[in-house]
Amino acid sequence: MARNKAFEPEEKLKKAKDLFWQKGYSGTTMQDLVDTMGLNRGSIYDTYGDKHSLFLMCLTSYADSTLADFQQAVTETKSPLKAIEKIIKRAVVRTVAEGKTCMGVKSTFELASVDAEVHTILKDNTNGMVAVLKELVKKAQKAGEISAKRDPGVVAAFIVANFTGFWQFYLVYQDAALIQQQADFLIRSIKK
Amino acid sequence: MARNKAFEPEEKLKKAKDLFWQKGYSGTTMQDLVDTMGLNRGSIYDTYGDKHSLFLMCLTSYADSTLADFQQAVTETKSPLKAIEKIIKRAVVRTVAEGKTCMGVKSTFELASVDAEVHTILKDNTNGMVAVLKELVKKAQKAGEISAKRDPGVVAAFIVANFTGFWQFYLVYQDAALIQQQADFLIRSIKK
DNA sequence: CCTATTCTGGAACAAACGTTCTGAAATATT
DNA sequence: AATATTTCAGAACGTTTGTTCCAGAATAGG
Repeated sequence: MARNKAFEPEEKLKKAKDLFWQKGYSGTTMQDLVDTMGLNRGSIYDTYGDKHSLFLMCLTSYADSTLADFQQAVTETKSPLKAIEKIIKRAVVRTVAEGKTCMGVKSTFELASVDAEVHTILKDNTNGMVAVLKELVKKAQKAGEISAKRDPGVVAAFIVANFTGFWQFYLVYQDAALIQQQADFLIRSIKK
Repeated sequence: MARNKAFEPEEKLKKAKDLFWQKGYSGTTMQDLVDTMGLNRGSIYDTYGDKHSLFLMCLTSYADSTLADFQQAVTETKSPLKAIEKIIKRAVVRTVAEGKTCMGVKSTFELASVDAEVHTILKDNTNGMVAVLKELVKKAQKAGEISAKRDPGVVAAFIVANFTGFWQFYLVYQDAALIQQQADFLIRSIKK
């Protein structure tokens, strides 16, 4: 009947995601997307809708992959405390290795208070990360690896909140060693 | 010789600051500023220069006042640990009471990686906040209020970094009690 | 009073923005 | 071969952006 799509929508979406990730939502123009995705204007609108819905797709994709990363750390590691430490370690690596600041955090500060759809995606994502860590904390407490005096939910939220601090400080100081010190301090804090 | 300025430049700057604070740099338009400052276009350009330099003035003003707030907490309180707790408490109040997210943090995520002047202001400001806390931690350690095993600089940075987590979580959950729990956990963490 | 300066509202500008449309080339299916 | 659909390059759209400019009203000092 008709010609097939000549491009991989998911592959192009990844390029769009990287661009939004780097430049933010309002910092990214439609022309940037046309250039970076290597796609025609019309093809973008036909395939993904307008700029805003394209961004939502990118943010959702990002959120899903980071959450999957969390969950993978759980299945990879037997000791719940080690799994927590692995998640923290990965946050450090992501902070200092990738040149870009966590897209979720950036989007939170740029859009969460003015864009309801973005807010929902970010809230769900944060819920997911906290839930994974909460389960790990509970298990670590049962295993005697973490003091049972702490509320698992508070500990979990505390860890996730600290990642945001990592990114802010790395943006300001660009000092990998500093982030590592913060992470060490964080791990020490949750054990007691 | 000539007519005097009919407005208070500082008072109008405060209005501009509040607007940038709420909507971010690129989210604020020149028309918004004209409307909110209650000033003529030309008067704004004559008095403050273009949008970017006006923003720098606002950000500097904000940074100075927050740092002064930190220093005031020091002079108000005798016990260094109590001063630290007061600073943390104020961060919680500012997070949940004011409807707006810390302008410094917002600007960090929006601009720090692409605007060298903004980056400098924010770095100086962060340096200042960390320095105040570092001195307090040192004194608290001498007074036996905080374990002497910790590096004062790391503890100070850890505290400031956690404030960013407060703001992120409040943006996502709008839950004052949650922020209070995080703050309590933070205070507990630095004592040991 | 006169003159210089600053205020005001609003027009004007070029550039950039997101979005839509056109028209031709390409390609799968019938 | 014919047809339907997609891709593409690019023109075109109406807004909105930051910025400049202008004419007139207002007010300080000489």
